[in-house]
Amino acid sequence: MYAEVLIEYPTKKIDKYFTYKIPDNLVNILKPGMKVKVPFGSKIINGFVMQIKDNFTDAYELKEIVGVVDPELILNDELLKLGLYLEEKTLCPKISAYQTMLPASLKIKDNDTNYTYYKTYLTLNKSKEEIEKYLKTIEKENNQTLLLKTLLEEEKVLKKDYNSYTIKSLKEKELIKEIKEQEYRIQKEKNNNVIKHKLNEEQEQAFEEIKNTPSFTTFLLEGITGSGKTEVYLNLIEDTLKKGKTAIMLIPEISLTVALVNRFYEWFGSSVAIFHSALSNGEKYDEYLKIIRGEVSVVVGTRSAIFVPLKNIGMIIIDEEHSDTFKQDNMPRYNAKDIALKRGEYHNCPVVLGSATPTLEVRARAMKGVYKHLKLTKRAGEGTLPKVTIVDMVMEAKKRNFIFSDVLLEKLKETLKRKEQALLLLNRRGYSTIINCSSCGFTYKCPNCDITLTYHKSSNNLRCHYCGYTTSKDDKCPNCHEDGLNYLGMGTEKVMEELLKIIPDAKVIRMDQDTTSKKGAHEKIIQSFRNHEYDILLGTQMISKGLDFPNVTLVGVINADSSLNIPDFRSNEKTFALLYQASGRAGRANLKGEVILQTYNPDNYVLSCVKENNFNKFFAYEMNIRKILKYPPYYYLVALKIVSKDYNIALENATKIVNYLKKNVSSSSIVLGPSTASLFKFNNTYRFQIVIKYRFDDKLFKILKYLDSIYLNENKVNLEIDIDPLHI
DNA sequence: AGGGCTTCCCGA
DNA sequence: CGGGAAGCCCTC
Repeated sequence: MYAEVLIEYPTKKIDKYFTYKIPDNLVNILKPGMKVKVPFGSKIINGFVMQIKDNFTDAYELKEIVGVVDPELILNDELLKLGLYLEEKTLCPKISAYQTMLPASLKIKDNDTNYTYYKTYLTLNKSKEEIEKYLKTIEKENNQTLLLKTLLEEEKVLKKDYNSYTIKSLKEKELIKEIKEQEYRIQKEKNNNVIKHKLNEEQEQAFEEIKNTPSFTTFLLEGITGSGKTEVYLNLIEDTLKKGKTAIMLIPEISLTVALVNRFYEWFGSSVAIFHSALSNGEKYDEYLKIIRGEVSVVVGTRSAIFVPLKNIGMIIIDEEHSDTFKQDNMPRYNAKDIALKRGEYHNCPVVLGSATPTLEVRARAMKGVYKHLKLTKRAGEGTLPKVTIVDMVMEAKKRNFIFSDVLLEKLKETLKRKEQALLLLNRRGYSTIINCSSCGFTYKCPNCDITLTYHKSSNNLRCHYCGYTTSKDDKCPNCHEDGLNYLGMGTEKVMEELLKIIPDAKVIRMDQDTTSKKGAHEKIIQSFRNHEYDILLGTQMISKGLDFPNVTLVGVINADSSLNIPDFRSNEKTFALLYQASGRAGRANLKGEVILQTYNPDNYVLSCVKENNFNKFFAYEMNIRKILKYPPYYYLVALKIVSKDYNIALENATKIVNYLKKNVSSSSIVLGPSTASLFKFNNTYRFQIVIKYRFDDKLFKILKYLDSIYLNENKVNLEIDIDPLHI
């Protein structure tokens, strides 16, 4: 018997089947999808068995498979096929497709790290009668007799609860022995008294419609912030389990959604497995085993959880569908939404995309009837939508108000006086984003990238937010040695400092990448804010999504146009979603909410749509722009990045590729470029970009594959192809 | 990917 | 002619 094996080096160059002989002892064990160890060149390396066949005709001699890595870790038939779809769709090596399907911890490992977690128990080594007989011979009660008596009552006890000397002597007398049992690191119980809110009319309608759809159908569940989408999801999943099927729910970032995960545990207890980046390797391994062993029927997780090997899937839900975390920005550049649809089709089950601010692509398909459009237009419970005020910072700047407008400060003070809480959003971390010298014009820049360094006051250093370069700051200008350094461009640190100068008794907590790098820090900040240990939560966009604080009545956005000015076709959409979501944090319970948006573009259309809480209006406006400019959803996009350490080589190749594309793509497609990519110089490499816009082009993928194969063999220049990019 | 083999360039 | 770096090719 022979096996076709994919070698676990994620390179296109060796992304093909290698044939190995199956040794006799593995003939009955080996199955496609299994991870094996094989000799490859001079090394023993991991690989995936793709096919098994019983004859082999070529002349060369074959090596034998060494062994199976973990007989439980198997990619099933559906996933093996899905890998080929991923390859086709994203032009990635097959092996990287399969690698992403397994938890990150289980990739190439030379040492045989064993993630199985055991607990050691003590149990009797002799019959109860013999032990009782032995006990009678002992006159005085001691630790040893106590342990033996306990073991007569209970079958086993945890070793760590007992004194090691006691254990040792009992073991020497051969009265007890140790046994090891595998345990899961995460174990949660269902709460039988969980509060299940009664669905309102709209929620009920959406629930019924999806529930009664027995086949593959995609739904857009468009519900305003606070309309209770989660409640609908929980009910849908409960119903799916009742039908004897399983469910996957994807969420953007789990770190912010601890409350949500806890609700899943309350409803479904040990039937839930979770997946996200904050889990340890061991935890991921355990959660994966639970799924493979068929012990769980609900999986909640971030992007890669879309690949979990659940069988008999009856429901796939993607919450916050508009979030760009569902697309992976390195190889393989897949979008979990595409995979969800593919799996929905395979299992013939509903796929639900939920959002308050859906992407234009999804919204457009829903309006055309390709997806079924369900709407939740009312806040569940007592909450009402907040009042939004736009503040013109041009006018404020004349009053020397550069960070806080009079209105925002006034509202903040009022909120604190009423013993309520506020969120302040500023989409930039650090203290100052530009430092320049007023006497010579010098500006601190990253030596590896083409951006200015951000000053972090708490750690007193300068950092590049792209490549992580860190350096110390000088007291005087390093160029002219004058005392002229200016701190321009504010970040969260500076805003915090200024805020405390103006309202000294406010209790403010900051939440951004810098204050949340430690495990569990997110949760801690959120919990202490919820407990009202702080009045104001100041943070970057990580505070804008999903959080639900009943006592928050004011949301202030310090610089509402920061994301409008990014040169990307999706910047309006991003801005609308961010501001709309942030606004949605106010007034979620019975208290009335208010939102202040500070901007230098008070007449901007996007902002007025946010003010009116009018997604429809924004959608119509933005669709028109996309149509005129030939962007999605009217055209599909492909972005090619040409990357090299050498500026000229990058440019030459980019020009060559553009010429080739223009000659070969269909006449209805548009080739743009080469232009400098958004991060032109990053980590000392230069990046040019080519964009293809197309509607129908049956030749395009063949052309892309061809280019991809040519650039495999280039080592001075790299070609990265991103199909359906989120940003260009 | 990584190891081994070939090629090619420059100094003596 | 030799060494060393750079390029090329193979791995079942």
